Amino acid sequence: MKKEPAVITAYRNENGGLIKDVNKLVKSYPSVPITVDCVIFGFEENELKVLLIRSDLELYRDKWSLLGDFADDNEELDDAAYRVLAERTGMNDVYLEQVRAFSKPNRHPGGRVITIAYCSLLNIQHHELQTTDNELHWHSLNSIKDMAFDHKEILDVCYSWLQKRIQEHPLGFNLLPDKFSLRELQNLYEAILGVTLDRRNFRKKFFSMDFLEDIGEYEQDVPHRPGKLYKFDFDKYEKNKRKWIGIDFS
Amino acid sequence: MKKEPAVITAYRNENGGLIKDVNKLVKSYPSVPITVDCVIFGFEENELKVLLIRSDLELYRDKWSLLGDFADDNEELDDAAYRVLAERTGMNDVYLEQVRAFSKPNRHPGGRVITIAYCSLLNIQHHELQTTDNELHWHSLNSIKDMAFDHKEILDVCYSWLQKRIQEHPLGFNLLPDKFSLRELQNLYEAILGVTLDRRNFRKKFFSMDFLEDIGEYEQDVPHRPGKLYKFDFDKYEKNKRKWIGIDFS
DNA sequence: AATTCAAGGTGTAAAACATACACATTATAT
DNA sequence: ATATAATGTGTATGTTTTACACCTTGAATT
Repeated sequence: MKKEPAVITAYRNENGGLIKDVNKLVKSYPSVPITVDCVIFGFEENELKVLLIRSDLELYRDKWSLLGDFADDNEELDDAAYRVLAERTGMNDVYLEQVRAFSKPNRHPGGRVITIAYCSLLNIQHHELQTTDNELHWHSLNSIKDMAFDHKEILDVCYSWLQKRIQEHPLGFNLLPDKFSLRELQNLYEAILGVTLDRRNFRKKFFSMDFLEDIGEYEQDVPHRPGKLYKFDFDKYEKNKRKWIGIDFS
Repeated sequence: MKKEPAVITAYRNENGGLIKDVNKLVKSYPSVPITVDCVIFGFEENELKVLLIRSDLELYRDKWSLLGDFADDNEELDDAAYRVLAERTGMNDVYLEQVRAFSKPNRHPGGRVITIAYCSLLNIQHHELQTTDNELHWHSLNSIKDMAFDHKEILDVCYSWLQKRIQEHPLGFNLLPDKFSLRELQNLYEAILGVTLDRRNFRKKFFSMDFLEDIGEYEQDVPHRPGKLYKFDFDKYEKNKRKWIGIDFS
């Protein structure tokens, strides 16, 4: 009548069938190497860029790879992803969010490895690559053809994720300097979404959301009339963001 | 100069420092038990319900637990989640989507276990629980106070995920019978979002999206004027869903 | 058969929002 | 002084969302 996995039944005891030795239970589980892979986006010369490295593996010689590492024992996955970022970019205060797990049994040629993909956004100017080992550098998104492992699939998923996400939350600011012009902000959205937007309507939209702080400074060293510079006022955003109910299937 | 994790360096060879023995490499990784946990939602008596089981563990005696299992070797995580669903509910064609990984080092009392949470939606009427072992049954969402492991946190995250998701994609139909009245659909949205909606506007909204198929039947055994029954026309939805650009922070 | 009940079904006016669109301004470079 | 190239702004139109009230229908009750 009872139908329970054998491994669990093995650790049942007299206590109404409850499992007492949880350590033994966990040790009986199959275990899998876990990695984190970071899709690190930057924005430069009006293009979305992604930070890649040459693969370590003979098998993937000359292919590009996301920045990743295995998760240490007792390391939370978010922390592992932050660690990868800090090691490679020297930045600690980076936007980072988990996207999803990739678990095809054959995604790694050396055996089963499950990876958790993270999407990260940072300002290319604000950081120095810690090392350029393995030709770590920035690539235009559309120049990337194939990659090691299933990293192209991961990149595609994370890019789609970003396109959706950037329309719902003010993430884009992480890709820009602290002070930016509205033109830069618009270029960013146009590049990420792959569209062109009306300048007047774009401005109206962002001003109406009322979290751009006019800091009274202007662009410098531009060969034309300099634009005003703004800061993203996070507190104001948090206060004003509206609680939104709107059923809308796209 | 070069800074590489020691384990990787160990498998480098003469080939320009590239790693040849990928199996050995993967075996050198720390590995972790992986589980999937399913938040299985149903809708009954105008309430959102979730399917839970009593915890197996002495430590969590009398606490409720999500349905989960460890991932088998070479089993993709989605498949593991489907397996859990099929074993418990006997249903194979269930809506299922990965939400995210939970990885706090101490989330499992028996040692490190990483879990990938899945959200599942099914129609309570369409299935029979395969077994009622461990008091498997449906709970009103708001009756759930504390749970085993970090399952309350997982449930909360999945519920928020559902609230957002249901406004962007026509998932709700998975919780209803094939044929449903607009009132049932509205009750569903009201229950999940925790709001009341205007009936006329709700109808207008769904009719304008044009994927409800009027099947010419009516509700039966209701103590009042019966409403029309509709089906969700998935093909029509796929054809008509609009490609949508709309920056809107909430 | 008539009445009551309870939900079904519908339309319109006002407000909010999104879109399309053009011209004067200003700093720089020549 | 002039040309250039981008900044900055407003309005009219169409679309979408919201708010809101009455008649219809079938079942249950008298």
